[in-house]
Amino acid sequence: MTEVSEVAVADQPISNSELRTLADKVCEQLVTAIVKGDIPPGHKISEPELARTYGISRGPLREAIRRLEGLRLVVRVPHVGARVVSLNTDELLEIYHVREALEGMASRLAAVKMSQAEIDSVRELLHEHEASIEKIDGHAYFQKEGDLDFHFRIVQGSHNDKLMELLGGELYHLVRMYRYQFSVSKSRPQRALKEHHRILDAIEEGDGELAEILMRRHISTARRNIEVKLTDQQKD
Amino acid sequence: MTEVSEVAVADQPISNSELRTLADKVCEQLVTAIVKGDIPPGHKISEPELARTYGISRGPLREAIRRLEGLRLVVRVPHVGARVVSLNTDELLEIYHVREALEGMASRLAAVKMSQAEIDSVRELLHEHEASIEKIDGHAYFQKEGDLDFHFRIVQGSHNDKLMELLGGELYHLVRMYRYQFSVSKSRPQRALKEHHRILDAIEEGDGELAEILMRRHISTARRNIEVKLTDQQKD
DNA sequence: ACAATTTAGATTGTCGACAATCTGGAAAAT
DNA sequence: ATTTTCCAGATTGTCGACAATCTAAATTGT
Repeated sequence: MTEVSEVAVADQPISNSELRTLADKVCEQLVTAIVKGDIPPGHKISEPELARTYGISRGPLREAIRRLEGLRLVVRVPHVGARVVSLNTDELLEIYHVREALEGMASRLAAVKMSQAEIDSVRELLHEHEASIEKIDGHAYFQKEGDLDFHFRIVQGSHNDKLMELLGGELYHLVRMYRYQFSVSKSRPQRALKEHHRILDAIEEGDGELAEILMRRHISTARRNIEVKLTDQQKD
Repeated sequence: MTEVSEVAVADQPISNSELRTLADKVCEQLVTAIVKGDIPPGHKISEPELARTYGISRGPLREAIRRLEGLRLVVRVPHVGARVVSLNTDELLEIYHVREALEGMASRLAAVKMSQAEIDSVRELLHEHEASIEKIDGHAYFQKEGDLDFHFRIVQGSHNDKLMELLGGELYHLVRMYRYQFSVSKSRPQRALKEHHRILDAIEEGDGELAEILMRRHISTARRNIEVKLTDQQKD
């Protein structure tokens, strides 16, 4: 008789978050460890060592490493092993070219596909960003991840799964990694925020062509900022 | 005595093509099997069965399957297994949007980065295409793969590794797969060839903006062709 | 006859051990 | 002293077996 109540609760799978495979959990931990720099770039990924660290066998660990390779966070050489990618600046600039193309297209599609509710939600996100920028005035530490939040919302708004896979899967991780490693926060947060609003305006008006142009210009500007910072560093 | 000749040859790693890991070789075989339809879409990928088929253990096979997942050729569900992706048309159209953005950018970059030697080589490729089109007059069966050859040459010309990874790694395989499954050859090969020449012209003149516009229009046209063919099929 | 439950079979996930290969340092030769 | 060769140690690739989980047929109850 008591079983009735059990059944009532049990129809959602018991503790879904823990019901993943070992490789899944370890992979997730490794991603954050690599992105945040706990495992530094160029560092050797030793299978026996990590297996001991996480208390699992080499089987699932190898699968996790293979998944990291898919995310372009490690590079593997047969019979030699895997190393954390060392992000050279050329590759970062390449990624910004790809982002310009992909997110430009995402903005164009979002102008057609995004619902008013989605648009309102993103607008709210921007207001939160505005508040936090005023509070800490320019430093905008939080924006490190917040900026990518906006960009990914637009990508989601395109309702194009392939765009989401590509940008969310193997591009944003590398950008996040770079930002943590070099501890760069957005250079001109007020300006960037205004550009975010303009892009969203164009999307709300259904002007896909303008939305694409603005997004491309926005990312292109960010890329050139990085380029000049790098050339300045070379002078030192 | 006969052994001497063996040593003489052996200083370059013995049959380099066979000196890869088992997972590599099996993965490659599976890719072509899936792309060409020998393993049909939606088909279950059974680990024990394939392990027997290829005469290897489940270890390397699992790695190969994981790599196929990275190429988006199979979808894996934990504790259930992997299935070959069933390409629905919506996803194909999504891919064409991504190609339009990515290859447009590639063309823009190629206009700056491509050497004259590279350009000449691609021009030669186009002349080969022209000859084969005249020979079989319209059917252009061979173009199935030849068209993608041209496109990938341009992507290589961008000298942007990320673009090459993305397009060569997980986008073109799916396009090839679709073309084999539905046995579609290019709808208007003469027209397409002329557009290819125009794109290469713009690149040769260093006009990146025009090259991007032409490439985007070229791919966008192909996408709309697919769309109308699909709506025609729905009428049946 | 139909629905829910149970159970048997197969499949995937995980583990530990062995073989093939690479890396770095020691020893030997020039 | 420098370069080459070789070897020891460690690491990756591969294998077979066991445990956890899913699938589907058989069974039971209404």
